[in-house]
Amino acid sequence: MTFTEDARRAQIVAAAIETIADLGYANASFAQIARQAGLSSTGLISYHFRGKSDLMAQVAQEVFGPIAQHMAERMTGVTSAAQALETYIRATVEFIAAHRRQMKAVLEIFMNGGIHYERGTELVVLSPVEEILRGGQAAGEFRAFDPRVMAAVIQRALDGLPFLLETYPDIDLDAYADELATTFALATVRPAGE
Amino acid sequence: MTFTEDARRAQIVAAAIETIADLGYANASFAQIARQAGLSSTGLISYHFRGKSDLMAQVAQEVFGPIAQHMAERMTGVTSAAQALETYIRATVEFIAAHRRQMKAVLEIFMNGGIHYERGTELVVLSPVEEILRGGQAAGEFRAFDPRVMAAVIQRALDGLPFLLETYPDIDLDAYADELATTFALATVRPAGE
Amino acid sequence: MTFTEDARRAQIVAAAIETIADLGYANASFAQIARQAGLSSTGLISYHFRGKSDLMAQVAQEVFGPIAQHMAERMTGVTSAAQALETYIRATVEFIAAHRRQMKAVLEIFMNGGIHYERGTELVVLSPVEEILRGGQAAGEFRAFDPRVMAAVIQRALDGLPFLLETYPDIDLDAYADELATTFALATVRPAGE
Amino acid sequence: MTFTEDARRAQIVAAAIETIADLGYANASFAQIARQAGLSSTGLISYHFRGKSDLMAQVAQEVFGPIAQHMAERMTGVTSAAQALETYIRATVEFIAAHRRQMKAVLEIFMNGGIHYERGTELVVLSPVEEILRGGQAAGEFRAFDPRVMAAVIQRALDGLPFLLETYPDIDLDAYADELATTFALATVRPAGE
DNA sequence: TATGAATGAGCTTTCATTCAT
DNA sequence: AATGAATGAAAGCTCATTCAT
Repeated sequence: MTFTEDARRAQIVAAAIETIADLGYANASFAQIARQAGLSSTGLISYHFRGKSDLMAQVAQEVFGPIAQHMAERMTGVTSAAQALETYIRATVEFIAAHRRQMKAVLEIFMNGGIHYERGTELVVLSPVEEILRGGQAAGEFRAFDPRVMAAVIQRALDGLPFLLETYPDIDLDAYADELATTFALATVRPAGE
Repeated sequence: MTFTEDARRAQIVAAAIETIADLGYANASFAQIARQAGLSSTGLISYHFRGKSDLMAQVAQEVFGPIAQHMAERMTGVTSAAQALETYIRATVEFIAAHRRQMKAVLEIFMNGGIHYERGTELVVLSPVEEILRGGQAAGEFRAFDPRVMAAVIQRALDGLPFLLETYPDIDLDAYADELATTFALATVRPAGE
Repeated sequence: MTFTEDARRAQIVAAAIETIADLGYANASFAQIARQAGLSSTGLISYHFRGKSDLMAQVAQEVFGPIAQHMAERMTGVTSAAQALETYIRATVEFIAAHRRQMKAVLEIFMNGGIHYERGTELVVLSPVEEILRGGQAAGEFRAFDPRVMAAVIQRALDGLPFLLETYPDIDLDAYADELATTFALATVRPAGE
Repeated sequence: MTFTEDARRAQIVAAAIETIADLGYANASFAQIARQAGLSSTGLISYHFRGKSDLMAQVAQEVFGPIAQHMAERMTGVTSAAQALETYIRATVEFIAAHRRQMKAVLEIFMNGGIHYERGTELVVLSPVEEILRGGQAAGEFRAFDPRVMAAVIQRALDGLPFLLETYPDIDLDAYADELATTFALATVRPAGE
């Protein structure tokens, strides 16, 4: 039956997230994850996942599914590139705020190379931020800058939030979103008289 | 004589940097480092360093010494906060460009908590970027923003360069520095009529 | 099922006893114990025991359980302190005779500090011999002597048997028990006219 | 020159004694001994001694020379076996009291098999206590007992003193010697009417 | 589907010893 | 006579993975 199996897999993925968020990727051994999940054997993890990096990939998917849906919802109806950028920033901050542990876990995984792409699998994904930026430049909304560089800066600013939250757990997240929105609006907008 | 020992230590530190840059912190075991250095035994590393985190601390020092000197030289003579920020950005990019592997290694170490501060040693260092930003606000050069947030954004943009270089090794680094300088000038400057 | 595990644990404990008895505590590494037990890996020992001192504690328990039961049985029904002392001596010799290797192993462990008591666990146990001696003095059966010193002498005489057996494996143990019983009867008894 | 060499050897032997007494035999590595002696290299120890068990043998000799001399002095002029036994006991306690650390070190070495007798070297030494006991029996002073067993009991009682001193450092050693002398006088003497 | 048991490679560290200088 | 450097083996322990049941 695939129902029980799915439940088990979900349980293990959830336990992996908690374990990584608590102990860091380096200490998130199968033994620790099994303990967190209340499993009797680490063998069960190997049974349900092809290997450690498979499990880590599932953890990533578990987070990327909801984030994609959330972003899709929030991005509907935006009309300008500037609005798109601001919405993207605010929506991302919202999501991170609501899913601190998941985000931290995923970032730990990526930072440590916990996901090994098999040959041929490595899709070159164009960053959505980069797309927005290119669109805004094409439409004349944004000034001339290297969209890849600007996208990297913006994305890293967003990805840094989980770490900032760890150091300062009481950050005012609305204010944080405001700061970022303002900062990158100023940095991207085309000056009036050009 | 301490000459041979210093040479060995330097050789091991260099091998550690190469190994971490190549394989990541998680896979940089003494065995891998010894192989990289052409040593016959991991025992030799333990012989020259008090332990793994001692070695990692030496790696960090190896990088932080030169970087501090480089920044100090480049920052002399700056007169305005705007100039200070631009200089800081350009000097950092320069240094990273000239020390790609060292920077990557050090970032790997820090990301993975590879350095354990002894009790009492943990100074709360105010980011130099944050200091520049506060100074610029006090002087009326910069607009009102949260200097901690802005500093985090700028620092992360700079720290991201080694990873960007891994993905795109042929980035035009002068252009990259220009982009960052312009971006954060626009983001921080106080609008004319305010 | 815990049956197989118990069997393995028992097997490892038995192998540890043999190894310690053969090679001494210092040379009783996990590798040697695994070899003695015919195990493929030292990891199996770590799998079944929390650590080396846990294994050693299990070895001690393996011996102290039976010895306590044996002594309890043999000591029932004694009426005088003199009889208690004699019975204690004879029963101890009997037990050591029947469990030479176990006793040697346990003594090796204790001599080498192979058991680390956790905090708070360290009960100060009054030697049973000392209790008998104090009782005999209180009852007027025994002469005046320092019961702690006398207890130490008697206990060491008994503890020395495993080592004596190693040098002279063919000792007549009944005669040995007789000698000790007589010796310490003479040494403790209150002279008639006092 | 053999003078400097002897001085070095003596210095190392002394450091070994201190180290073993402080840390126990198991932790008395060449590194620790070199540190204690203020030597720059463990190689110096290997240079002056054939190996670890050679060093340990020298440590034993360092103690056994003085003890033999001390015993010889104190045993001169004894006329009866009873007096000899008492003198032996008192003299041994005296020596141990005056050389606690040396005695502890030597006992640690023996307990841990730190001395490996080379083939053919293993002299079967008749215990001096056993000799006294046999003499006393032949002279009709002592009752009938197994002299080997009694000798072992007496010797172990004496050898136990360093350990007792560790547990109770403030033992009254004169009283201790009195207790032992009395105990073994009572245990060995031939009853009047036999 | 799940379990408990087992495997063998890997980890960092310490050790006694050797050797060129 | 002494030094500092190096060696390779061994230590206890954890790891992801496999497998019979």
